[in-house]
Amino acid sequence: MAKNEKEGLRAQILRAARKLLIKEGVKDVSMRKIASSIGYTATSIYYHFKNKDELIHALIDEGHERLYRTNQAAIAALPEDASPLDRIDSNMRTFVKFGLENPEFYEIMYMTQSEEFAKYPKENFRKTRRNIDLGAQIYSEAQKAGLVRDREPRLSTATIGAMLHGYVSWVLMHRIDTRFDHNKLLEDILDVIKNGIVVKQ
Amino acid sequence: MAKNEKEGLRAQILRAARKLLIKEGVKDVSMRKIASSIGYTATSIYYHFKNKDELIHALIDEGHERLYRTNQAAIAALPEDASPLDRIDSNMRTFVKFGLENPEFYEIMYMTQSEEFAKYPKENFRKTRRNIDLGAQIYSEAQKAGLVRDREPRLSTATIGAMLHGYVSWVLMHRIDTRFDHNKLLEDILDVIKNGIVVKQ
Amino acid sequence: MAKNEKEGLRAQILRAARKLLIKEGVKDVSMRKIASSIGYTATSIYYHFKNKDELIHALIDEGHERLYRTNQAAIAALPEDASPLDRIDSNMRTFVKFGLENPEFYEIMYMTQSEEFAKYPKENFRKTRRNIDLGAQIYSEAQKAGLVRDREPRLSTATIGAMLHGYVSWVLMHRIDTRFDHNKLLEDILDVIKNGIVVKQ
Amino acid sequence: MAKNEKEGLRAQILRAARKLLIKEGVKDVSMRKIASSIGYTATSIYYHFKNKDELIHALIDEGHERLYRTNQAAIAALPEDASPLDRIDSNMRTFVKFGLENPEFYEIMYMTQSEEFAKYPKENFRKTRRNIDLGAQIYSEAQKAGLVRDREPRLSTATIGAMLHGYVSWVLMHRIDTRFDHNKLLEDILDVIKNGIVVKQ
DNA sequence: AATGAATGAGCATTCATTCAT
DNA sequence: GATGAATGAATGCTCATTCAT
Repeated sequence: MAKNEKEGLRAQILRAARKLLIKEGVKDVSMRKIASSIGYTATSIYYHFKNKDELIHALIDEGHERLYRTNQAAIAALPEDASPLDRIDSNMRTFVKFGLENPEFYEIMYMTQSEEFAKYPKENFRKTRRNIDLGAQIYSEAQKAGLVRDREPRLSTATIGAMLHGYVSWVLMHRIDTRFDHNKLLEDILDVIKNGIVVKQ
Repeated sequence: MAKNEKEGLRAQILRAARKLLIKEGVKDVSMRKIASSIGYTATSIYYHFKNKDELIHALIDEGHERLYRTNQAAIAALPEDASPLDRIDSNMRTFVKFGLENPEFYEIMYMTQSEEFAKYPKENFRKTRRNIDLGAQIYSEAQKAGLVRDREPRLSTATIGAMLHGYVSWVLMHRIDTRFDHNKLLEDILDVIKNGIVVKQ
Repeated sequence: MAKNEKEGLRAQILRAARKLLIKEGVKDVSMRKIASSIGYTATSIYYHFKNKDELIHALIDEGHERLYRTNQAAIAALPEDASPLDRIDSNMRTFVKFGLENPEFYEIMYMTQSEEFAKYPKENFRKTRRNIDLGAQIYSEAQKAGLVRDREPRLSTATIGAMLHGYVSWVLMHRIDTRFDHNKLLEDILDVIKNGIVVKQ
Repeated sequence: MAKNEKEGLRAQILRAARKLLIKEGVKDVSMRKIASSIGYTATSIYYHFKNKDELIHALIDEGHERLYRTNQAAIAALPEDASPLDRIDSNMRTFVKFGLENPEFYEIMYMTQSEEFAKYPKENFRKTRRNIDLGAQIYSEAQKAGLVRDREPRLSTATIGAMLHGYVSWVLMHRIDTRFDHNKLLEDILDVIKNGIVVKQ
């Protein structure tokens, strides 16, 4: 790939890293590969990022940022009269869609050992939490409307998140039994979740 | 560790690999480390396994075998009068427990990119399926008893499996927000699943 | 460290280099480290020094200058009636003290391979020689007073310098056997030297 | 250089490392340079030595071993009626000669920061001490014969060693003023030392 | 007077694997 | 059945230096 004159090198590096992240795991993305894929030396990366960790973290941050915006946009796009349950549905589907369409982000955001992240200040996790908070807020509203069972909103969001993550990660890892249609499975999962949280009459 | 005279080297290698798998990820387990931890040369592993992939696959197979036996034992241990729902509950908890207690197996069974797996004949996945089949059978019985909603048993098992996997993998990766108690979250998940699958009265 | 507005950058660089030289060896002091420790870019050093060699040489020069002044001051501080032997003693102790208290200067002045120095004109060694000359002058006076044996003053100074250097360099490199007290060893050395140069009665 | 078929690779590596040590400092000798100078890959070295430190240490050990043997041989070569003072003289000259003729050994034995060595068990320093002990023993005999002043033999050996080291290291670093003849300086040093330790009549 | 951007060479180390024995 | 010896490729990272601005 030739050098892109218009784009700053920092942005190019991030883009290249993302692209490589799809094909190879975090472990297999190397500074050299990233650099050479955009026609630069590995050393140049170190001018823009302190080290590999920082580069990956910049990507994680970007991922959470994008997911947040995507979530917001999806909810804003709902019709005025959408019920809180619709919003929950939208939020769930957005999360799944985001994961499947941005595997490179999803992997580093949710499928990577966080031990290495421990070194980073908690402040870095703010963006991560914003997404949980958004989910909790939506759940909270559905709760107030008497539509879903009375549970701690944040915990409930974590529960739903974990469940969806199981699906997304297995799809991304091609670990779903070939006999199952991915979409059918997803609908089944969403169905179970919704049935599991709504107030039974 | 000294050489174990009684145990075949093949078995020793698998044991050592497993032990290392707990501490380090799949990527970080090397032939050298495995071999030297049991007092042998890396080369000697190649006498027993074609390459690293084959070694890992032998472990995956063993993992599925163990999970299957554990599942069976758990169900057998249930009281005579246990309801089909109890069996479903037992099956779910056994899966989670197995994952948390055998992270080394769980990681390679369910948390590893399957690109390399592609090379292996589908026949290798037989053991994987046996566990799904067991779940499907149990679900099927609950269905016949009119206790759970009418859904394709195998798909339903996949759904439940994916949901539980989301929890297990996040716990293993320390990705659960520190504000949540792991057990509380698990109970919430099991609760949602059960509520989601049972027949509404 | 914030930029010091009052001090010229050249001086700041030298100060920073010195400071780093204490902790790390010559080899481990890098342009980047020097520059970043005073809040500048590595590149900016090149405006003030042709290259790393020149920077180190400027420091060496400064070191010799300082040692010379310290020597002069020490002798000037001696009482009027001090004997030539007292001056020799003062000169020796000053040299040792200077080395132990200014390891960063001492290392580059006396403990560094001079291959790189070869490129520099002999003229650069003038300051080095001034210190030898001072020693020779003092020895000469003691000789005229019939206190020390008749030897070429400059050679004698070199002899004494080499001997003291052995001690200083070993102390700085932590190469003195832990069973020996540094001061006891120094006094023993000074004692042998003095006994070795004085005229026997 | 072609591969030497007769010699074990381990020995070849040590020889090559030594050779490079002369031209470049410890810091500048790299595994790559060593390996490629004998026609092997850097990796091969790691088969024979755990890491660079261990390689350097093997060399240090060898150096001390050689110095010890050289010292013994030199003393054994003295005539039957040699006086203890002759033995001291032999010991001193042997040390200096060894240093000048084996700069690669001398550098790592006596001219290198010992911080990195700290990690190594004290047992590794046995060979270092053997040489000090030999010197102390010789001094002790001279003392019993009433030829040298009454001082702690080991401390005295350290004193003499430090003094000679000053000379050797400066010669090796080309730090001796070009106006001095190296041999003349050495004789002057030996003269001062001998005059400084003998019993004055 | 100083920076931003980039490079090429280098380093110690680790890895999976091979081959002859 | 297992080892000794060796390799080629790769990794994250640091360094002195250059050049245009």
